[in-house]
Amino acid sequence: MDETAPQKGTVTQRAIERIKGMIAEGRLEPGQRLPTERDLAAQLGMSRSSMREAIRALTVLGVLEARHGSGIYVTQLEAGDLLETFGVVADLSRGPRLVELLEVRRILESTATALAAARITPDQLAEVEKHLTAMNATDDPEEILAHDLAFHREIAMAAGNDTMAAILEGLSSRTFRARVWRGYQEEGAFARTRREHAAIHRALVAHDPEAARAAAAAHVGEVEQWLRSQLGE
Amino acid sequence: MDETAPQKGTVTQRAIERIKGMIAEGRLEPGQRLPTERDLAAQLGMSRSSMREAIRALTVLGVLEARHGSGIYVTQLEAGDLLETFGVVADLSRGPRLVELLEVRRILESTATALAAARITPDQLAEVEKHLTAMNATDDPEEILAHDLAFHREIAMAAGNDTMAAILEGLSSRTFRARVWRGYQEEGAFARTRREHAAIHRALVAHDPEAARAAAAAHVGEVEQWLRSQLGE
DNA sequence: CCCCCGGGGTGGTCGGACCAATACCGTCAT
DNA sequence: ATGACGGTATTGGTCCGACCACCCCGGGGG
Repeated sequence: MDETAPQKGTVTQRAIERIKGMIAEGRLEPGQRLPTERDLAAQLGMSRSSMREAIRALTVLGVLEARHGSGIYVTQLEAGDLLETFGVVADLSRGPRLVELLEVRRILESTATALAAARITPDQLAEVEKHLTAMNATDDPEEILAHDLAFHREIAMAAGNDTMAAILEGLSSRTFRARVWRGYQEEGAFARTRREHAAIHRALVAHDPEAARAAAAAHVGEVEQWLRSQLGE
Repeated sequence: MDETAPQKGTVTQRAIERIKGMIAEGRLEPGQRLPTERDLAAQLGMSRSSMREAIRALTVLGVLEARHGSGIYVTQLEAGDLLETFGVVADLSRGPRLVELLEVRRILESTATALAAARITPDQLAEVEKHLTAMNATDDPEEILAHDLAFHREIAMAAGNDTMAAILEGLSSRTFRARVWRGYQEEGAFARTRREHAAIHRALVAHDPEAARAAAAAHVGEVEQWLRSQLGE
């Protein structure tokens, strides 16, 4: 008699798929407000508890955004919103998978840097230089790390591909970098890092994509090789 | 008096961070079973409802796995587990972001194919050929798409980087490909696709990384350019 | 010794209640 | 007429208790 119930999986899982489907079909636009939790639960014939779990899951995925006292909204569905969870991957990966992640980062970062060399504007270049000099002007590891991240972020932005920039952002999450670098920079890698950053900067100034690609690949590759050797022990 | 409560964010959000932290610190190993929902809620001083939302969120992220009647377990935390959510990004992206996703895929896929050309084993090559011939032997779009996906998946596997393979898997999610290809292959792109696949295969057989990279980049680039032109209208 | 089945434990769902933050709207002073 | 103020309805956040569905394990019967 009933026609709508394939009954696959849990009720909450179904709710997640339904909401995702509504967004994919365009029935829910980015930024749009959803019905209240109570109404949504009633519409899909489930309890508010189950619906809340579905909403929470989609919130963590960066698809929805819940504003206390106001309502539930679809995010702008931009690269940054959806790829924020990528940082979780980096944070929870260990051992050989860290090397794999760095390999992916090397591939993307080198290409992004090459693209940036071709497209970067004077304003963007100034921003990059700001973080480069700030990074070289201090000895506080915390501050260095912050400017290091910003340095690469600005470059990724200049490449003109927000999705790629968001992925790289996740691959360079704060805890991830801090974890890897803790041991790395104990081996006096500071000077080498500065040289590599300077090389990347030179290539950007010269608008030389191939030089930029090589410099970025070497930069990430250094860390990658060091980590690889650490695993061998 | 109280020392542990920074009170940041919602209770559920705190629970998510706590559990993530326990895994990151190694206090929870992959595959290990967690305390029951009721116990966890009691330990962190919150209601079972809030704890359930946290668990559900981590389940969707591929960090935890709930087995009805048995318990909650940490997943193996392998690339496939954690990057499954990447498919959501592909499914919900539209317009210019689709082009960006294809650009990322082109970069990764070309590199993966180049690596595969250098490393692929006879067994893996046979598997690739199986899907290649099967893809050319039918006219059913559904079947073609399935073998197309498997063709690229086998190649990504042969590249030896599970993380990269998992990302590419997400970027080629079924609904994503189906959506893009719907219009694309109406323009008689079947023959061209077959030629491109054949070129990739030849490069793999010859163990020629550079040829493989070029062939894969051209293959994805074709679709990318078509999609770019579609957006212009 | 093996098979079956029953009970206890566990996740899944439900309904209701209350709290906290927000938004809306009518009131009042300017 | 207009803007600041405050109260109230709305809405997400949390908690509680109950029951169901499923899995696992162990005891009893073959």
